[in-house]
Amino acid sequence: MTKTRQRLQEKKSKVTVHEVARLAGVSESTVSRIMRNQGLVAEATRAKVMETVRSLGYVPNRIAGSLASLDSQLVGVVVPSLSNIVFPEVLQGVSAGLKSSNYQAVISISDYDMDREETLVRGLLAWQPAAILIAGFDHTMATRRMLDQSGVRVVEMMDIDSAPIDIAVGMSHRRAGYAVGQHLIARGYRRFGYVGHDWTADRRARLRYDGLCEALGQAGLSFVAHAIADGQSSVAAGRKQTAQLCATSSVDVAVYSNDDMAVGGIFHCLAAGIRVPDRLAIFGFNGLDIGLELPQPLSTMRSNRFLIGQKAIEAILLAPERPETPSIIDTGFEIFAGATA
Amino acid sequence: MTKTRQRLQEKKSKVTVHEVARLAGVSESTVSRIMRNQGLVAEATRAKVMETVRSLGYVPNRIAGSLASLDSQLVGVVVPSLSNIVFPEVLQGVSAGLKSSNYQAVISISDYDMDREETLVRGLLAWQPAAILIAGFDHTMATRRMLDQSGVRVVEMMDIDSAPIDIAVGMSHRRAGYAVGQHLIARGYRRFGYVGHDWTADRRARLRYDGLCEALGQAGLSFVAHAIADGQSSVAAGRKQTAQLCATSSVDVAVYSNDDMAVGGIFHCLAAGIRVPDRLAIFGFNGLDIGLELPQPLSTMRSNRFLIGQKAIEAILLAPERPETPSIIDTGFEIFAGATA
DNA sequence: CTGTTAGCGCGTTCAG
DNA sequence: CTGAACGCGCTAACAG
Repeated sequence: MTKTRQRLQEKKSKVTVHEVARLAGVSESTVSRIMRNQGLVAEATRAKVMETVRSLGYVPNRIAGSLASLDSQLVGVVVPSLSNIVFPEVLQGVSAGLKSSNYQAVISISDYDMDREETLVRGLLAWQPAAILIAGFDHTMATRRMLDQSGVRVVEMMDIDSAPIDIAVGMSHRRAGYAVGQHLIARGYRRFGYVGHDWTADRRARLRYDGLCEALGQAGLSFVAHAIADGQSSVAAGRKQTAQLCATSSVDVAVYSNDDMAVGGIFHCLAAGIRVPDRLAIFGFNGLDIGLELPQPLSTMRSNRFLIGQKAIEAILLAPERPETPSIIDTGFEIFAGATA
Repeated sequence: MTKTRQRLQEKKSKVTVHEVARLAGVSESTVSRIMRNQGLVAEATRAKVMETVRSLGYVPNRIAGSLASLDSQLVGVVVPSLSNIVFPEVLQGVSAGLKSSNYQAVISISDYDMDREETLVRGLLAWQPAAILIAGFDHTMATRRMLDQSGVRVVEMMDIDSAPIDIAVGMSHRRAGYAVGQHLIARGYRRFGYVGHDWTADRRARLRYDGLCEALGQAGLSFVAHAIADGQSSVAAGRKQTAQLCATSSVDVAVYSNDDMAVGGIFHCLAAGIRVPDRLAIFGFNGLDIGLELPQPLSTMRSNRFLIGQKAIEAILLAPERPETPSIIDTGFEIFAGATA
């Protein structure tokens, strides 16, 4: 044994089954069985072994265990960002779903970069996870191929508007947009403005917009003004684009790409003394908690991100083997009338 | 080879070094060296091997690799929650710090439950991580012992007001509270109210309060009113407790346990027509982005959560071995005057 | 109920 | 520059 190995081994606790078995006077298999609560073991033996386990502070090495059992008990998760509260909520659902299992989540953030996502997925698959949970359907060809060929369960989350590799869990953003359009038309609005952000990284915002346009089109209407921010959505961008919209056109309702943007719109109106919804109605998307606590509750479309994460985990725990045909789990949405539209 | 093994192996891609080596007509060692860009390999050999790697879609099994090299390239992270944007921000910093390395983050959420945290830490240590990043100093004795004895690097994040096991990265919440107290006194406020949430799970809010009290005490002042919510902080709780505070007492400045609560306070004032800061000044803690976008920018104390996560990773990448003596990295804070106090 | 045997897939070493 | 041998720590299968 070389110097290097010795250093590595001294560093970590270095208590192995071998050591425990030796001190407890049993075989390694017996220790292993006890640690995994599997198979029959005499109570006396168990007690004796557990005592040495405790006294040594033995923690089984899951890396070795996973290799031997060909089962990593790992779930890989890839989300594009954590800066908006939406994905943390999904992760909370994932965490909740995993709570009663022995699985652990390896989480990676792609920063809305598909090439980075590809690297991350490759890195995750190297850990032989039981499943990969990934946001959306926009992946590089290579990513898609890796996921497909890996044979592990793949859950594409958030969106159910495309054909999944294995399972999709989420809601139809297109239908949600359409429903919101109908809702607003029914409430009598006719002059529609759209306040949005860059779609290139946010396909779902685009789908909602498409749905909106379809509903408007069916009523013989269309957006009379657009104000689109350059980068990602934010309260700041929403505020700024709303100012823009108000300065350049006259609409009676502004539909936002999401609640972050809509909250910015509300703030602009508050600061500029624009009465909502009389002078300008405001409608968001996503149902963030903060919308509820505004002076007037924000009108929005609510989805359940926590549920998406939770259902994703439930689905893969229920059926660890990938089935022949893909499936879709619709977590739904609902329109929250609120007071701003 | 038995049925069970066969099934398990069919499931995963099941391309191993062995297979690659056989098809490329080289030895396993050579494939291994090429995959790790380590050691000298003839360019022709490399090209030949890489081609079969690609055609087979070979992904090295990191579980086996980690076992063989006794180096998992994993970093365990434990945060109490993701429902407030604060911890996702820390995770973003962690993710950014990890970006250029080969390490991966295994993230667990304790739900502010120290027993659950203990379970999670045990589970993480089983993966022989290079380091554990954990929020705060409040752990069970068993957790503390495991972390200490594991020999891996341990970073306690957010807070630097206690003695760390290994490294602490964060800011002094006590000093921040003190600084805010002095700042507000200097601005002429004398009748102080405190709007907070349950401290049992949020030690740092408590530390800030203690610091505030110290500053007030030195000026011969003290809080004349408190409004404390039962559960975790939220915009809703802040709004409700502000209403409470206004109904039962007369203060000229309300200091909040954090920005979530303070935003709730602003919303209450907006809805109730209370002029800020003339009738009531409002001061938060944490410097959330949303505070900046309110009709009036929220006066608050800014900390840098992204930096905390990033510095934590930098520290452990810089020195993979735990040093003899603990150290502290202060990421600082600053008072943002804003317009609400 | 317990022990023995034989790997899991790869990295490391050392010989060539 | 390349290959063979060995072992990482554990689990699976089977024999007792």
